Amino acid sequence: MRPPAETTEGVPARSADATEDWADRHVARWRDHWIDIDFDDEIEAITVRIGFIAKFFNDARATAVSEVGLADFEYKTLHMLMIRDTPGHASPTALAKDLDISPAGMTGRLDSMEKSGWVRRTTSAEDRRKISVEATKAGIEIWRRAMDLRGEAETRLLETLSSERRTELAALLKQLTLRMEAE
Amino acid sequence: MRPPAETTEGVPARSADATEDWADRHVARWRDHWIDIDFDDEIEAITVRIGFIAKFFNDARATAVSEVGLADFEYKTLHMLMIRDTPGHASPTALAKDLDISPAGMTGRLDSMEKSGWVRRTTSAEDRRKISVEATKAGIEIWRRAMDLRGEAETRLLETLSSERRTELAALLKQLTLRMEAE
DNA sequence: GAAAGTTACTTCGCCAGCGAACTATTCGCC
DNA sequence: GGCGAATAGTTCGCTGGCGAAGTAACTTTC
Repeated sequence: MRPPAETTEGVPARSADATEDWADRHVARWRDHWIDIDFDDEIEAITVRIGFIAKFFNDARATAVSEVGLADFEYKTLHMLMIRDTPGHASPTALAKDLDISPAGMTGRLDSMEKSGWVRRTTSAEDRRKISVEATKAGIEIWRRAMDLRGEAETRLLETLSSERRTELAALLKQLTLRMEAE
Repeated sequence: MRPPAETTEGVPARSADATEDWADRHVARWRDHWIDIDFDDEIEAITVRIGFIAKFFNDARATAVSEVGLADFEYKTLHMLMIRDTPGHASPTALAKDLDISPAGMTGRLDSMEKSGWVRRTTSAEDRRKISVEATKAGIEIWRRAMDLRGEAETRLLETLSSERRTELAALLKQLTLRMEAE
């Protein structure tokens, strides 16, 4: 859409592939306007690209999820319920924390999902304030079907990279996640 | 400059750093349960990590945005308005498409943002159905302040990588975004 | 040149999620 | 053993966004 930006000095190393992606064009467009802002071309490009790829995965998940007939919030709840270290059951509060939603929101989700039969609430006997949320058989099954579809899209994209480059990518990303976890 | 990811048989490639991140633990926990689902350890780990990093960036943006006193949807709207190829103005329909929201939602955002003074609606003279959305001076200014803060967090995380590894990462991600754009 | 179609935005009714206030239960402590 | 504090979940009023229907302006077609 745009002519390649004049790459004079101060421009970081270019990828072997000369074709520009959206991030390249974005950076080229704004390079001159961000003198006052602490701004690094490559960092901005990486950020934009990660955002795009994450959006791709999100969209793929949303499609997969609606294909099996689940609302997005239902999938997310089931997913979090399943992948936690006590798979299949949790307290509403803990689940809300994991899902980054408010307790009020959690109550709403559970009401709706209990009605649909994906999840079950059971009150604890020894502490009657406590409630345990459990995935039902139907809930687990539909979650797995969505997972399966979701995985296909991810695989299709990531298979663009050779196995070696995929390993490289995994390691680079891990360096970042480890750093995040350290904080 | 490649991470020495020695692949011993059966076991997927390990990063040079033996420390496990959340993605590693997640994959380890589920490896045996996904025999029936087409499932690759490394692909799942990459997906999870990208999701985490994107969430980190999102949270950082949300913090930056609220720090300057903007609602998230206001920032997103201003941002999209500014970074498009006609910076600072667009039609509501085009903007809605870029932002992935409905026309109805766009009307709502514009109503609210116009009231706050970040944005202005002007009706076209030659086609009176058309409206042009423009960022006001105040809107542009506050957006730039948020951008500045946002950039700091991104830089802080990505500076964990050496400049060389950052370039590697940018190139790997670009291979994926190019693939996405091709579709 | 008027009916039919298209385009551009708004209005309406609905839903998910939020923060704050509320209820119910258990814990801590003198 | 009784009372204040803490914990667990729910209710309430409100907001952003959605889909569908509505309005208004322009375009096409005969």
